[in-house]
Amino acid sequence: MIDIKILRENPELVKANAKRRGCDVDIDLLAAEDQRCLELTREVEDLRAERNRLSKECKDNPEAREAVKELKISLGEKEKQLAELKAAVAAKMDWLPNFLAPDVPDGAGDQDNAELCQKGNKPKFDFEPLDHQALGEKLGIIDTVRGAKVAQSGFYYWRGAGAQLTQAMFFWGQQELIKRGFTLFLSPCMAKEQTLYGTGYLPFFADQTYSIVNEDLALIGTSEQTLVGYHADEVLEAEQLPFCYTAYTPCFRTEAGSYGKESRGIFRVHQFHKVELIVFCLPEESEKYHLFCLECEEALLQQLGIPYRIVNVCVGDMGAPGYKKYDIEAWYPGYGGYREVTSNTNLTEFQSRRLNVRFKDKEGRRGFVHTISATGLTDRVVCAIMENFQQKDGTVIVPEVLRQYTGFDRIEP
RNA sequence: GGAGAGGUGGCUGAGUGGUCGAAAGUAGCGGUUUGCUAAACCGUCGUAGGAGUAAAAUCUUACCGGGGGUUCGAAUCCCCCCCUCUCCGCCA
Repeated sequence: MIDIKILRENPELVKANAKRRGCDVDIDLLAAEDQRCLELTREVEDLRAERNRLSKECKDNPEAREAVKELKISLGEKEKQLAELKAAVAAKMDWLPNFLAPDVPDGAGDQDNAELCQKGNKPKFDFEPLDHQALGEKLGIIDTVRGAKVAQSGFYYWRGAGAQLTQAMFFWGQQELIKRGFTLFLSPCMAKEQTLYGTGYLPFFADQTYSIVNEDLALIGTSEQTLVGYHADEVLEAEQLPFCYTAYTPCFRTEAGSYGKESRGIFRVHQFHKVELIVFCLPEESEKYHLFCLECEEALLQQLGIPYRIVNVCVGDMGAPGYKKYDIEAWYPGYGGYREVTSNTNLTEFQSRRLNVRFKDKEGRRGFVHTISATGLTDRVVCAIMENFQQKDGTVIVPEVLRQYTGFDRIEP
């Protein structure tokens, strides 16, 4: 949610931003409706003031009672008009995208993201490397067939050493993040509509959400939803910020309309697992902590020994709530290219406005905090480990840092 | 799942139709006193929107879990929902 005052003071700015981000809300109409809303509000409040004044006379002036009764008729009408208009304005405001950082590239999709750097050494093979799906089947550690049998296509099992490796990675990752100052959470894996709305997943990604029948609950698409929602309707002490949170949860996504050639293996699935990074901070510090999250993401991949590149995500590939986003794409030798493993978004005050997460300091300064949401690790990283550390004999070497948690250094068929 | 109790300002807690945006206490803030700390005393102390101002002052609306209703007038009465607590049952 953007500040409606910006719309009042600088509608051209809002209009240009909406246009660039492909938002089709009629900004001129919205601005006009908002103005009318303000006028009506004044009228309604004047009538209420009059009503309140007359009501106080009623005790010893019976005539006032009749006057108020009449007044209430026109008040009721105006209140109804106002409520309708307010709803119309709010519905449009809900769809307005966040503003963009000055250096967000133009572009329509991920092909237009700007590569910032490549890091790590891509492995050289004297054989044809397999992709994670083929490896997973050969090693018996990924089972998509039974995932489909038991649940549906798009679900899968990690099995045996694969499950051990995955759990080891997630546990190790959480330890690393705790070391860097993050507070670990185990969070609900369902959230109510207001929480999804507040984090910007509704209305923008409504078709990605699994809802529970007859309940105001949906399976979370990410623990971002529950971690950011954690502080809804709170005023945080500025001196205590930033709050750096991490959680490890399953993530559920319908992935409606995304079946296709990129869906081989377990890259795009209905349930995956993720260690998430969330930061609540002062507005002037969100740029700094956005980069801090990027460093954390990089540190994890570097320690695992996975080659990657960082891209500055373009307008067309960034969700409406985002102000600026860095994606990290890991190198997948079996796939033969870079693929997204993490994304790191500065949401500025888009979420905190919707969720009403504010700060105040000792001097009495108040405002909405900024939030940053970044991926620590997901199952996709395990896939990257498999593809990068596969050997000619079909085994997969376990990254050094994980061995204390797996208890083995190699996965064999 | 069954029965009961309750949701009021940062916290505790009064308030059952107008004088209540809300007593009192406590925490917080400012000050006086005081070897220091503490205590005592005085003052101050909600949020959001709108009008107004150079900025204030000031005026006004809304808010006592959420929504609706009754009434000239609702924290207070009625209805629905949510949440919390206690007891019983069941249970990873």
